[in-house]
Amino acid sequence: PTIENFWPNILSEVNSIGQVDAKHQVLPLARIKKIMKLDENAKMIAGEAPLLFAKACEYFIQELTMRAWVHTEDSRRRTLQRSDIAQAIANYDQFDFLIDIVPREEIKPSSTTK
Amino acid sequence: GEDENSKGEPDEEPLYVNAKQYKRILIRRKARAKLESRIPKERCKYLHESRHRHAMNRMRGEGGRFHSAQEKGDQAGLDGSSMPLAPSGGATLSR
Amino acid sequence: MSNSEDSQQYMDLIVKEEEEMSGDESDKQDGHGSMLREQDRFLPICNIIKIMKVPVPQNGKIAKDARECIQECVSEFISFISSEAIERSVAENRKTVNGDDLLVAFSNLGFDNYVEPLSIYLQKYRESNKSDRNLFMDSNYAQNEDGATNEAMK
DNA sequence: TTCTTAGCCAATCACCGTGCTCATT
DNA sequence: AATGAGCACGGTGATTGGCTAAGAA
Repeated sequence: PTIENFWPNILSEVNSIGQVDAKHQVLPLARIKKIMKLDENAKMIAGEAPLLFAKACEYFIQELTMRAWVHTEDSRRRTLQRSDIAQAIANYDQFDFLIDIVPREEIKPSSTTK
Repeated sequence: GEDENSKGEPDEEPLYVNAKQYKRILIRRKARAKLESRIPKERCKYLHESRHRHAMNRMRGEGGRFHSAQEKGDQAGLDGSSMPLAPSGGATLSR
Repeated sequence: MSNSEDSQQYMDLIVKEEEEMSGDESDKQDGHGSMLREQDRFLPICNIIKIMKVPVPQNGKIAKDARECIQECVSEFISFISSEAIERSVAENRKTVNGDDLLVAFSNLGFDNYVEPLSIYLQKYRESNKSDRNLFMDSNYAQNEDGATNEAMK
């Protein structure tokens, strides 16, 4: 389970799915829709949109957590903490949109920002 | 390399972000600012008062864990019917 | 004669207004607009933890700060992509944001890794729904494999 | 070393999903 | 015809704290 194998594994995973079970999702679709509706420009939302987000959020949580755990191990800890997530966000430009949610100042350990 | 500004104040260095996300980040900043007044400043201890009370009133084992329903009233002392739980002696915790 | 018994009615109504407040003290309403609760802004923390445990080794721990951090990041993730997708749907004069708007948004915002798996997932979801509908509607006509409808019907 | 803290249990009840009506395209 | 918002309802899993080992410091 490494980062370079993450998306290839996701791909083979979706390919092995037979029928999509919209019923029992890991994340509640109604809550995802509610978060989407917080946008003032949101008017109508197709039923497939929360379902797509449910899957996308799973991928997102797994990748962010995986990239954060790398820094947990680098610090020789067994507990993933917030500073690890801040590091992971700072080191991957796809996570730049979180710059206001987890600011750069939260990176504790000694490491020069690059 | 590092570029030190001529002023002795490191106020804000240029922060470079993903070019594909830059515009949307600014739009989201404005959207979040509009909702800021409706968002509580800090997280509360628990979400629901009823669930908090439920957890407080629940039967707990020796290690603080929740335990299966034994009896709700904590007043024991009815007739001595044996309960098949809690065999005396032995270790208290196990993984 | 004026009476003074009405006030009791109001008392009952006020007492009946039993509202559960999660916080302990003083936040009820601020300014204009109702206060947003955590249940409205975030996904359930329990579900977040379940997904976080997948890439973390079995004996690994997750701090409370980290859980809530991911919880906030996921909400921003949804809002961030949604914002782009909604703008695309408005630009094409549609009132409804659909799955294709999301896929375009993922692509435009640099989440290229998501596009292919989500496209496959969306496709499988759509054909699952169609097959369900066909079975329930009427099992008189045979169904085509590729999902194309029979055009020879008159 | 000292001391903070995350995992561990499972019962209630808030909320999610469903099925309906009505509106829009 | 197809599809989503908005409601009410019923079923159910997310929520929840005390103790203590695990581990951050």
